[in-house]
Amino acid sequence: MATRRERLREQTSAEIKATALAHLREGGGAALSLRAVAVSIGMSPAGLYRYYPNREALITDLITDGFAALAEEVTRARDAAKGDAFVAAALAYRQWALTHPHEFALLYGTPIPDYAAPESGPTSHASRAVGAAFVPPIIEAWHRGTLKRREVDPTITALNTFAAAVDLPPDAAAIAFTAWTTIHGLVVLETFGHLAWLGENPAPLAESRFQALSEDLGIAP
Amino acid sequence: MATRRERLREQTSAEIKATALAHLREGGGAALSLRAVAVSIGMSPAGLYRYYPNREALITDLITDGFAALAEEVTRARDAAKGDAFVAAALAYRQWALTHPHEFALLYGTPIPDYAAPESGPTSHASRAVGAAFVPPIIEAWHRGTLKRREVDPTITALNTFAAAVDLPPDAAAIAFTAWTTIHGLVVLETFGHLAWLGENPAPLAESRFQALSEDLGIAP
DNA sequence: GTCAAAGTGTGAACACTGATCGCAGTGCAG
DNA sequence: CTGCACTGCGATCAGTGTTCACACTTTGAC
Repeated sequence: MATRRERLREQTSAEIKATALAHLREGGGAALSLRAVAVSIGMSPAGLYRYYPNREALITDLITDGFAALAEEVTRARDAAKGDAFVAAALAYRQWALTHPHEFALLYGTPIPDYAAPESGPTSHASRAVGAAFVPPIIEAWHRGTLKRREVDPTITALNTFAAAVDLPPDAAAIAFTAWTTIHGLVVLETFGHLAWLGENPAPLAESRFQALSEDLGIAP
Repeated sequence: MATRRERLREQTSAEIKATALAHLREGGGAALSLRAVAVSIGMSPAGLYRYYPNREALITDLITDGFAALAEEVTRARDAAKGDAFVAAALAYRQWALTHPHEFALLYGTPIPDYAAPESGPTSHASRAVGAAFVPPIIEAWHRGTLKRREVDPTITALNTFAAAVDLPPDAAAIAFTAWTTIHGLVVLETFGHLAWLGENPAPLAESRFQALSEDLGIAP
């Protein structure tokens, strides 16, 4: 069973992460200061290093949690959808990004140079869960036979790897890949402000594009 | 005519920017230090402030140049294409991102919080030039009548704004918008390392997706 | 119960960063 | 030639991540 010390450590660890998340939401990743977090929880800056070896480790932890939260949100919306589950998932993805811009930036913004999350580590796993959340409606469409498949080159190893991961034949996986990159492209441009010049109300444009995407690819039921 | 002082100032200014760009290419935006730039050109750190009011101004300058360079590269490839100019442009976009990852991250990565480039300023202008570089092949396809247009809601103001900017009717503009976001989505995911798990050779996948996109949207000649 | 070991927190310090300010020189225009 | 704007510099400030020696507390074995 957990000793008293282990419980306290767990608790302090959680408090650090929660406080860091609060600071992140307020000022963004670049403004996330270990010292500020330390004083927020009434600790000396050096004390944090008993829990995280460095700033990067703390941020990596936040990233992992962020991927998990995003994946959960998308999955929830997809499963609760009354109409097109794929469109519902895409809208949830967009919504989460817009309501959590700083977290989204941590997940999909400028990467840390020379840093690669360890393959099959929790961060990589959580990251793939996001993409995977979009796949089930595509599998359904595949079974339904509505998917607008087109012949693909069987020698494209990257596509075959992707196909194996999402459990689809390559030609259907290609559609899933396009769907995912298209959604992400629109959302990342909007979230990072590159569509601001289109005016105050970009939501209908995003919605209509998701809808058209679903229909064009033959995902829509 | 330019006085001696003006010439010197221009020259120093250019040297600062060039050195900053070199540092950016090496270590990324986060590692771009004013002091390091200063010592590289044999100047005191404080001296830089005679040329740029702060670090952000210098970075903004680099961003503007980056957008211009990217737009030029895409335009060049598009105009030199023998086959599908749209695919050629998309490939050039991807190639520039992969060969200039830190500059690309500055352009399309995590934005500076609360910072918005002044509308109709040089940065915004250069940014739109990138998207605009993809439009001509779509206009051609529109004239050719191959574009796979689908009815769009005429009340979507954001789409109408976009349509006016690219000089296309809304239903054709919608295709241009989707094309642009799809390309960007794939490239940003790949450049920022989110497709690393697909293996060493993602190029054929990207190429095949661009090709399929061009054909599916009816852009390909 | 004793006691050494392991774990936890602290204050001081280091090497950085961006930024400011007053003080020197220097080129330029009147 | 003189006054002024411009240019550059050293010193300095506040803030950052990180390290380290030191105290204190909890733990587990004897």
